[in-house]
Amino acid sequence: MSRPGGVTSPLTSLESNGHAVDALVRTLERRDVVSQRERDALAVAIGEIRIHPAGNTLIRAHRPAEASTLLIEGMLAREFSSAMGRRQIVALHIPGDFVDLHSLLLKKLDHDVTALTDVKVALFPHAGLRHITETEPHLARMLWLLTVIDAAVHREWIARTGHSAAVKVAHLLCEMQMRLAIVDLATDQGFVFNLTQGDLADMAGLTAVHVNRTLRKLREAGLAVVRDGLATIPDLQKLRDFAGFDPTYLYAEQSPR
Amino acid sequence: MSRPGGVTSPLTSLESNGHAVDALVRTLERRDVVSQRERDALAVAIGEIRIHPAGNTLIRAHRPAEASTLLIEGMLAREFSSAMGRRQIVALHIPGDFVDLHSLLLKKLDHDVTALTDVKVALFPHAGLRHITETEPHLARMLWLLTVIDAAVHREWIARTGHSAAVKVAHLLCEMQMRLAIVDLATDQGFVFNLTQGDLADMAGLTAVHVNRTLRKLREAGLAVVRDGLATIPDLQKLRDFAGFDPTYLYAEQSPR
DNA sequence: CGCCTTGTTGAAAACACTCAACTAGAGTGG
DNA sequence: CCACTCTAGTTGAGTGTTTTCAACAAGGCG
Repeated sequence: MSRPGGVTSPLTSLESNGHAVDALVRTLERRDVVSQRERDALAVAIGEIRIHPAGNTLIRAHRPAEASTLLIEGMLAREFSSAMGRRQIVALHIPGDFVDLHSLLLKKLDHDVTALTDVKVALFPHAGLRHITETEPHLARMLWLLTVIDAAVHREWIARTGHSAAVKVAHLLCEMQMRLAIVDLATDQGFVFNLTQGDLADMAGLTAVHVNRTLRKLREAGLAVVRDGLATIPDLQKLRDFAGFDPTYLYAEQSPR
Repeated sequence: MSRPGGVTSPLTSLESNGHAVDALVRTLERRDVVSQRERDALAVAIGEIRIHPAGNTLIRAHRPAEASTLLIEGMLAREFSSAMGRRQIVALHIPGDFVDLHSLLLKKLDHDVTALTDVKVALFPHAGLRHITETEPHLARMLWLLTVIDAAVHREWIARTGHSAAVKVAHLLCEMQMRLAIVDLATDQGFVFNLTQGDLADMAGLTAVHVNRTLRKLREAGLAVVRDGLATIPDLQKLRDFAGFDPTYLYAEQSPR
């Protein structure tokens, strides 16, 4: 199944930790003002940095969790591996996402977290995060906000359920483009896309075969081209119109920079 | 569309407010210890009590929100009314649920909140809730926890997507039974169920016609009987097995009482 | 080179939807 | 009291979408 566990970085200096929270800070700044003091508080709270290969399961459901995971590089998924049969991906995460911040409150997760590509993550021990919630009320509110935006994305995934396969896939591409753009990993023309059609299928609730056919349709309609680890979008507005995509739910209101 | 707005209760004594938070306290107590002081803090934070008839839209998307809504009686739904066509319900709420606690952080919602039955709600002005987050750290953490459990329920709804209509509906019934049982509104044998098959369809992402056929199948299989405002469950474990229902995600670990 | 994963395509089957008709009950107004 | 209307539920038949099963091509990697 999953390959042996990740590699722990030998360096954990404050400087390298500061770099590690860059994407997170970028994510936060699109929603609120982040002070230098808060930035430092986050950097200090990092326990260790880890690297995992694609396919690795970082966190297993029902096990006690003692740290929360910030994704620095790569993509990972939260998924239910239903006893018999197909996996269902319930969330996709990109750099800057606090993948399992909710484990701070829930103690253990109800789902697995697996790497869809090679990933680099920072672990935040719960003790340090709890200290932040007690001493940095504004930062604590921002962390709460992150879990609430997470839920907003969940709701959008539920709403996607009701639409046709083409709209589902198109909407997913729109969401990825928008979220990646927030952390400077996408332009209006596209983004690096290293997931398999099988991954896409497990996110959209379709079969890999049907995702393949659907991508062809989107390509032929000039809406999006997903090929060779790259998603190319000829006309973003056209794709958004087709998908009925409204980025409001990501609550990224502040202009970047 | 929706009938004119709700009725404001003339009485807003601390005593009646204390009664209003009963279901919420019951919900919290299944997850943590609630002190009398915290109970009072909640009761004091109530702005007003309102009653709305079924079909009423309590909160509209994209409007500034200045209070959060606690559901006391009845059921309401959070839904996306997609521009053209069918509505998609993304969350169902029962007494004791803090319906839009997340609006405290998001300022405005991305979805509507509508009454599926006649409902009674308590409004918590954001100013009071913010005061709680600053002065009652433990209670603040419990409120955060509520939004995080909300997200866990969202994830389960996403996971349901991948299954057949019969499993979807059965799973939804299991979830309702479990959540209602937490606030003493259900037994292992069933619960009061005043929603229409159309409501059920919009929750499960099916058509009303297909829900009808699916309910017949569940009835004929001896799994559940939904009729005349009542959901009857001959064998809860059998239904849960069929639906693949695992109540872990509701994080209701403390025994009641 | 063989093996594995990923992507691709075809044909048939399963599933859910649409359209349509009809029943039953609640509420309304004459 | 009865017609009328509305909503909710029920069922049938035909249609459309998605899945399943199957086969094969292309590329990476041992």
